[in-house]
Amino acid sequence: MTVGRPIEFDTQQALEAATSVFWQHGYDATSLDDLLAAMDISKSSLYQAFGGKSELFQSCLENYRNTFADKMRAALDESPSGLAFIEAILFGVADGANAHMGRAGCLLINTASEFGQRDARIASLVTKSLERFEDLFYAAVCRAQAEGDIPKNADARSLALFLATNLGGLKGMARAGASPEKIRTVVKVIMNSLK
Amino acid sequence: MTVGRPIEFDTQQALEAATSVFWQHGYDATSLDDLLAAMDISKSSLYQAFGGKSELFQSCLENYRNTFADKMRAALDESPSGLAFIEAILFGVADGANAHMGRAGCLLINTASEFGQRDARIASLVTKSLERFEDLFYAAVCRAQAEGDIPKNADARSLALFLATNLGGLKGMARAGASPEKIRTVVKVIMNSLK
DNA sequence: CCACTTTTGGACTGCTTAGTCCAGAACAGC
DNA sequence: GCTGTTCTGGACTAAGCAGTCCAAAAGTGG
Repeated sequence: MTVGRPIEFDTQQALEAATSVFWQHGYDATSLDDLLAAMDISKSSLYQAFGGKSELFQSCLENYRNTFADKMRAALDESPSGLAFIEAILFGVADGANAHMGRAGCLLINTASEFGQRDARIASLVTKSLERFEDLFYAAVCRAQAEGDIPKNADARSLALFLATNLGGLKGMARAGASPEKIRTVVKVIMNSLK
Repeated sequence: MTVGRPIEFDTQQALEAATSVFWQHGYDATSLDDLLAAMDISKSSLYQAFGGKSELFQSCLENYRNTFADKMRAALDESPSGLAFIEAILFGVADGANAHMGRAGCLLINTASEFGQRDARIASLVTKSLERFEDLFYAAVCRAQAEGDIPKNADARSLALFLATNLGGLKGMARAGASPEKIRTVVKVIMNSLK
């Protein structure tokens, strides 16, 4: 049983608010004040609960990865076919390209771009997280092959890597300001190349 | 005839040094001191010759775009075939993925990722520059179609956009730490999808 | 060798930043 | 309602930042 004054904020909620800010502005361009305003907590609480700016950022990355990976895994399970799942993910980038968050690109890829190899821990976290997405694509490709939508002689690993690359490329384009229509055009080419 | 003390540094050379620093660290993470050290000039000279940090950055972007676009245009002209050119560009990412600069990704895409829509002028500069690369791919695709390496019923514009997206995706992967081998795997899939 | 123009180095300013610290507020258990 | 523990707000610190400014240096033209 805990004794003392109880916490006045929801940790998970604060984490998501922080994630959103980092997502939109990147790490360096986000000041502590920005974070505090979005999270609606005081400086002391932030340091008490999350450690500091960089620790908070790492937590955000992990939270983002877990949330996203879970969502996608669930989407794959519920999808009528492997190919439909892939298509939905890719078209999803186009649909989001005008909305608020769609423009933000992929937090993991943005981070890779911003940090490069500046911080080893961040770099390996990003690499491993991206691999998780690749694995998801791999599962989807295998399923599509079993369902007869993708030729069985194609190498599933290569295709998964290819799809992951394209997801990154599409998100980058969206962030650079490409229209949903432009993105949809590319998605069609990608889907066509899978047959 | 100019009168007064002559400039002691080469403007173009200084610009390239600055570009290199921005390229590796991004805009925010690059301090004026970093720039001064790399350019080997004094603060006054920088402000006198380039205006300031953000103006210098814009000049670097333009310089990068022009240099790169020229190089690629020349490479296309000298290439034995349109398809060979495309392949060379894409494999070039893999070859550079271990070298110093290869890891830096594409300055334009990095910038798009870092700035988003924070600065309208930068954003439009990036968008227009990326279009130039797309046009180059378009020319290459058309040539490849004329040479019989790419089916003529394919839409050249769509393919060019697709290739530009993939170039961005590959550079992003390289920056995220992917091995040259991994990148080469993806390039093979891309090239295969053009047939 | 003098007058004039332009560059250069470095001190300086004002601002923003991440992070620390402490006095007081808020609650649980007894 | 008292005690002990934990949270909270805001003042504070020290460092780093972009950008300014001026005196001295380094040339050119006559």
